[in-house]
Order: sequence, then structure tokens, then C-alpha cells
Amino acid sequence: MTSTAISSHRRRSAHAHEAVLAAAADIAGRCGYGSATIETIAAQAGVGKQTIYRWWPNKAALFIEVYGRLVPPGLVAEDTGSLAGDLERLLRRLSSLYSETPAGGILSGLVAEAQSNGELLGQLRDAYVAPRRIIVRQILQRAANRGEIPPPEHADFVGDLFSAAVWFQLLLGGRSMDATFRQQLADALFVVASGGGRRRPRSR
Amino acid sequence: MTSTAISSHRRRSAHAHEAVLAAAADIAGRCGYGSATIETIAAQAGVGKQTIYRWWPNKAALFIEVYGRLVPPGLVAEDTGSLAGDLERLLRRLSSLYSETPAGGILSGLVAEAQSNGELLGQLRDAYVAPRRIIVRQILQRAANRGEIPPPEHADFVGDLFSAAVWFQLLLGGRSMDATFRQQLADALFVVASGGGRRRPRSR
Amino acid sequence: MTSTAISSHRRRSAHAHEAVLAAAADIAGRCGYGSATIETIAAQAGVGKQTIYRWWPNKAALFIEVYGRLVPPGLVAEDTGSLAGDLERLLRRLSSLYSETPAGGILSGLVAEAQSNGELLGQLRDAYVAPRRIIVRQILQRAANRGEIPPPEHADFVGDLFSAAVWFQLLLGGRSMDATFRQQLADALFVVASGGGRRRPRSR
Amino acid sequence: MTSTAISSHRRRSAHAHEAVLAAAADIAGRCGYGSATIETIAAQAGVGKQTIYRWWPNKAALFIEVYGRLVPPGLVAEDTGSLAGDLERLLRRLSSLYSETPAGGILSGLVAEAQSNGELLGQLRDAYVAPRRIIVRQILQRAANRGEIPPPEHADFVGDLFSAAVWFQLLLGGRSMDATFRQQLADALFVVASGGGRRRPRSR
DNA sequence: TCCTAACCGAGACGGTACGTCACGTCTTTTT
DNA sequence: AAAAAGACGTGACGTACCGTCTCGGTTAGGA
Repeated sequence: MTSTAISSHRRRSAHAHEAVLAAAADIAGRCGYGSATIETIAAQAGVGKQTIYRWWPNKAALFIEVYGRLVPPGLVAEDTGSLAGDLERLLRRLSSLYSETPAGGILSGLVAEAQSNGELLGQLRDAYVAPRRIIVRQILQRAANRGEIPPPEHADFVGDLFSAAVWFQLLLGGRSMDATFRQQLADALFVVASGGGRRRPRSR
Repeated sequence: MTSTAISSHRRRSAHAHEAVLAAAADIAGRCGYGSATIETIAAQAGVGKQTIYRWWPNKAALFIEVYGRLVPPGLVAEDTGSLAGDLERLLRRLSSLYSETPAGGILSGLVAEAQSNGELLGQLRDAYVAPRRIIVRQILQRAANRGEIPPPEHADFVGDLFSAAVWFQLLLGGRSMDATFRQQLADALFVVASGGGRRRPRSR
Repeated sequence: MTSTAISSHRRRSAHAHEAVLAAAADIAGRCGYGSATIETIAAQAGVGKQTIYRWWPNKAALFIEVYGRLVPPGLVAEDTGSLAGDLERLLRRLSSLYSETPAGGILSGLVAEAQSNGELLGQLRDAYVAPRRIIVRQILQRAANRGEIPPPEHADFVGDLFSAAVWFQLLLGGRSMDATFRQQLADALFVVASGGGRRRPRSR
Repeated sequence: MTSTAISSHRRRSAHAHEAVLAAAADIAGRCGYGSATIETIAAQAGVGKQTIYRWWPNKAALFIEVYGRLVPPGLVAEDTGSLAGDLERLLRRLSSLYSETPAGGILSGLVAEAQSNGELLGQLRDAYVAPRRIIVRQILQRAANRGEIPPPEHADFVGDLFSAAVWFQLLLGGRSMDATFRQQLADALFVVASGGGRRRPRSR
């Protein structure tokens, strides 16, 4: 399905391409995103620096591709039959990805880099925040259809809260996301999604 | 009562000290944390680089002090009479600090830098995450005393959720934290804190 | 015949190389060896500091090459038909090199630097003292063949005396080496070389 | 004879003064003139830097005083009864001073520093080159009075040749000045001083 | 005996240059 | 045409000393 066909200038060396991605993932995993400089990646991949710059405009773009290999972008929420179940399933999936692959470190590195790179920040929002909103919206919609919760009014906010909690754990919590955390977060999101209907008295 | 007695052979120049902090804050505010190099700070402050390295081991330590000047560390939750009110008050305080001073950019820069600096990460947890937990716990306790919510069981989790949402906004949301966001977040934390009692059916 | 074959992955930029040497010579000539810092040389040459450090381990090595350009290392003693003539010819050659090019200042700078750099001192001995001995020995041998002087017994000493006098002038005499000085030195070396035969009575 | 009298502001601490000179000599002896920075000297002497700068305008001035302590400035040529004897006596004196005290290293360091310090160069000429000329002139005059040599015409040149040979040894010869060297130099100066009368045929 | 200055140690200060690192671009040679 | 190799200009790093400048503390001399 991918364009492996007769593209004219695709003289791109598949070998070099893969070697770069592998080296990037490996170094990020072993030494951290920050230590994965273009120079070290090129050296470990046995590749010229120019080859990297030819195919990726910068380190972030390279690692976005690495991340895409590790975390399937078409991550879809399986239906476990309950809202909390769906949320926990999703969290467990992320948890294992972040603890068993370099994906966690890469993501936190990308977020870090985006703090001094507005363009990258936009890409991260488009690539990671927006899709998560969609997934969470799907999960909530499914729950509403089941009658578990009222129709979701603030699905995007719930999605962001999900991302916020996960990324907070990633950036400041040592990447653990243990069972307790997942449980608490799923519970919290459940009540937030449920409570949208009978609002508390306005505060001001 | 403080130990001014002994001697402390460090007659740190108040002028240089202040000039460095001011230059750091200014540059971070105008050009971003990442562009605030030790060299540019020293140059703008009219100070030798060594003077900076003499008093701060690295850029992060310097900006922790800058941040401390901008955001009073003894930030205490005022009692507005209701849980949601307290939360919104706190959020509004942070919101204005982050939008009107360089504090927001500095904080996100520090978090970014901590991704490749384990020691700094620990400091941030101690300096910013832990205190926020305490504040949130106070707020929740007060609400429980009022009878608004049941006794808080997972105050730390709620505190972290608060931090997570705020920092997510800071790191990925363009630092806005507008009224809607603050409202939604306060509502959400309210129901999470309330909902601890009547748990949803277990998912697995 | 030169080893251009193998590979030598150093495609040193001829332009940068020349620019550095030219800038070094120029600055040393205008401001003195001591003022020719790597930074100023790099700046004037329009070159990165790293480019200098890539090809020369330190300032001294760079200036040894600069000196080699100014003072042809294969400096050979022409035969003027007499010992004193040969010596004067050599002195005149050095005199003009040292007064018309930065070579004099560079040499004195190198000697100065060698006082705190044992390795450099060895290089200077090998590169400048030893060759001068050889040249002087050739001159003396030629004179002996002509019958001007007896066979030279202490040619190395005479060579060193030559170097000593020249360098003394260079280091402490304001680099003048005027005609009188050259005359006196040639005379002195002549009598030293001649007088080796009929020794004065031993002193003790 | 030293001015210990009632000088008005000579509140100078004798202890500090001596400690500085001793530390300077010690460090120069152990680590070389170049490693003897004002900072290390002050530290080893247990003295503030300012105390050094108060009494000596710069490092060179300090070491000129140190040198003056090691090498008695009123060094006078003893009469051994023969020209060569006088010269060898003088050489032996210098040789032992330079090999047994830090004086040799200090002198070479001063000469090195003078290459980038015109004022210092003048001082060295006045303090070390000129006096040597006088001493050598005395020796030559004495020899002429004895009838050993004709009246000295170029005494200054002979004196400079003496200095040149000694300093050449000091700066480039590893400070040895062994017996052979001293013998050869004394011989050479003898014949130069003698040969002034019957000049070689003019070379041009 | 006290007062007051100069001198002391300590070391902070604004600088300059050091030698190193990684950046992103470029050039050369090989495949 | 793309690759590997790596040299290039750039800019920031953190360090070492420079020579100047405060600090309090000590100490000597004149009152």
C-alpha cells in the first residue's frame, strides 16, 4: 500500500533509512533523547550526516518518524464493553509502550524540544494531542450510546485531561504509570464524563 | 535568629546578583528560555560569565531562582468559601502569573531541560509538584470540613491532576488557560474529589 | 612518489589553510606573537576556531608552519670563496628575513613559549638548532678544504655560538643585526674556528 | 644599610613580603616560571592577591626581585690570574646558580615574558645585559694589563657573546652548562679577545 | 588607653582567551 | 543521483587567570 512503486527519484537507500531509524531509537533508549545527537546517530548508523539531513529536516522530524514506528498511529480504542474498561485498556497500552520501548523517552524529548520550537509544537499538537481527542471522543460516544454516561459535552476537555495526566506522568513522574495510577485516572475521567450533566452549583 | 553570625566569606555583590536575575527574566520573557544562554545573560547584565557560574551551578539553577522571584513560593490557597471557588482562584492566580510574567515560559523551559537532566527533574518535583499537592490537599480538606465533599482519599492524585492540566496547557496549549479552561478544570476536579465516594462498578 | 595514493580522508581546504597561515603571519607581524591569539587569527582568517584546532594542535605548531613558509628550511650556505664571506652571507640572509618579515618576531615568540613547554623546546632544537649546526659545519668544512682553517674540531660548538649570538640579538637586541654586528660576529667565529689548533695554555 | 629606618608609610608586613618571595621561588622551582601565577603564589604564601599587586606592579617585577635574592647583583669577577681562568670562574658561578636554585628557570621565564613586554625587555637589558658587559670588560681589561691580550677594542661585543652563549644554553640547552661547555666558551672568548689585533683579511 | 588609619586575608568582580562540542551546510569521492 | 566521510563557519559551553575592587579584621602610632 505504501508507495514502493516506480517513483522516479526514490533512490533513497532503504538500508540507510532503516539504519538511521534503528540507531536513533537505540541511542534514545539507551542514553536518552538529549544524548541522541545527529552526529552520534549518523556514526552509529554508519551513515553520513548529510544522509540524515537529506531525508529529515531536523532531529525532531526524525524522531517523529521513530515514534511513529514504535506507537502505531492508527491506535484505535477497542471496545471492552464499558467506559472505564476502554480507558484502562488504552492506558495499559500506552503504559507498556512507554515502559518497554524508547517511545516514552522520545515523546518527552519531543515535548521538551518543542518548548523552543514553535513549529514542532504545532506538529505535536496535530500529531498527538488531536488524535487522542478523537479516540477519547469515540470512547465517550460509545459509552453514551450504551447509556453509561450522558451525551458528552466536553469531550475535547476530557481528552486533554487524559493527555495531560499521561504526559505529566511521562515528563515528571518517571514514566511509571503503574496500575494504581491507571485505575485512578480511569475513575477520574469516568466521573468527569458522567458529572457533566448534573453540574455543581456555580461558584461565582 | 538566622545564622548571620558565623562569617560566610561570600560578600556576593547584590548589584551583580540582581542584574543577572533581571537579565535572565527579561531575555527569557522576550526571546524564550531556550535563547537565554549564559553568555547573553551575562552580556545583558554587564557581568562576567564567571560571576554567574560562581553563584549558580548551571542555567537551570539560575532560572529556578528567577522563577522563585516571579512566583511567590509560599503561595497559599485563600478560602473563598467553596471548593470550586478555591480552585478557580488558584487557577486564576497562576493564569495571570503565566501570562503577565515570564514565569510560564521559564517553567516550561525548566521542564524541558529536566528531560535530559535527572537531578533537575528531582528538584522540580520537590519544588513545584510536591508543594502543589500540599496546597490542593489544604483546599480539599477545607471543603471536606465544610461538608462539600467526603473526606479526601486521593488528595495527591487530585493535586497531580491539577498540576498535569495546568502544565499541559503551559507546555502544549500556548499558555492560555482562559476562563473556559479554568472553569472546566475546576468543575472536573470538583467532581473527581466528590466522586471518590460512590465508585463506579469495577471494570475488571 | 609522494603518498597521494592510499586515501587520507582529509580533504583539508586549501583556502582555509592558507587564510589561517596568512592571518597568523600578518597579526604576528603587526601586533606581535603574543597578541596573535587563536581567536584573533580565526576571526581575521574568516575561519572557525575548530578549523585551526583541527590541523594544528596548538598555536606553536601553527607558527612553526608559518615560520617554515617565511624562512626556507632548506637554507643552504652558498660558497662565497671564504669562511668569513660565507658567514656574513648567512647572517645577512637571516638579518633581512628577520627585519623584513614577521619571522624574527615569530621565532622569538616560539622560543619564549618553549620556556613553558618542554615538547616545543625539543621541536625547536630539532628544527632550528640542529639544522644550523649542519650548515655551519658545512661552511667550516669548506673552509678547511680551502686551507683557511685547520680541520674543525668543535663545529657544533661554533654552530651553537652562531645561533646563540643571532638569537640573543633577536630576543634582547631589538632584532637589529646591523652590519657592525654581523661583521663582528663573522670575525669572532672565524678566529674561534681558526684558533682551535693552537690552544691557549690551560687555566687550571 | 637597608632602609629599616623611620620611613613614614612602610607599614609593609615583612612577613607577607618574605612569604610571597619564598612562594614565588618555590613554585617557579618546582613547576616552572609559567606555572607560577599570581593566584598560586598568593595562595601558597597565604596572602591576598592585592598584597602582591600592592608591592609589585606585575609578575615580572616580583620575579626580578626573587632573582635578585638568588643571584647577588653585585657579582664581581674575581681575579684568578688569567683571562681564561676568570671567565671559567664566572661561568662556574653561573652554572651552579642556575642548576642549584630556581634562578635559571626564572631568568628564562623573564626573557620569555619580555618577548611580549617591551618595558620588561628594557629592564632586563639594564639589569642583566649591561652589568655583564661591565664585568666582562673588567676581566678583559685585567688581562690586557697582564699582557695576555691586546687592549680590548670590542669588549661590549665580547660581553654580549658571553651572555648570548650562556642564555642560549639556558633557553634551549636544558640549562646544563657542563664543564665541556664552559671550557669551550672560555677558550672561544679568549681567542676572540686575543684575535682582535691581527684581523683576518676583509671579506668584501 | 583609646582612635584612626594603613595594611592585611579573602575573594568577588568584569574581562579575555582558552579548547571542546554539536550544529547544519558544504565538498569530495565512491558506488 | 545518492551515499560515506568529514571539513567547514558558527556559537555556546565551562574554566583559568588577569588586574581591580570591596569587605571586615587586625595592628600600629599619635593623641
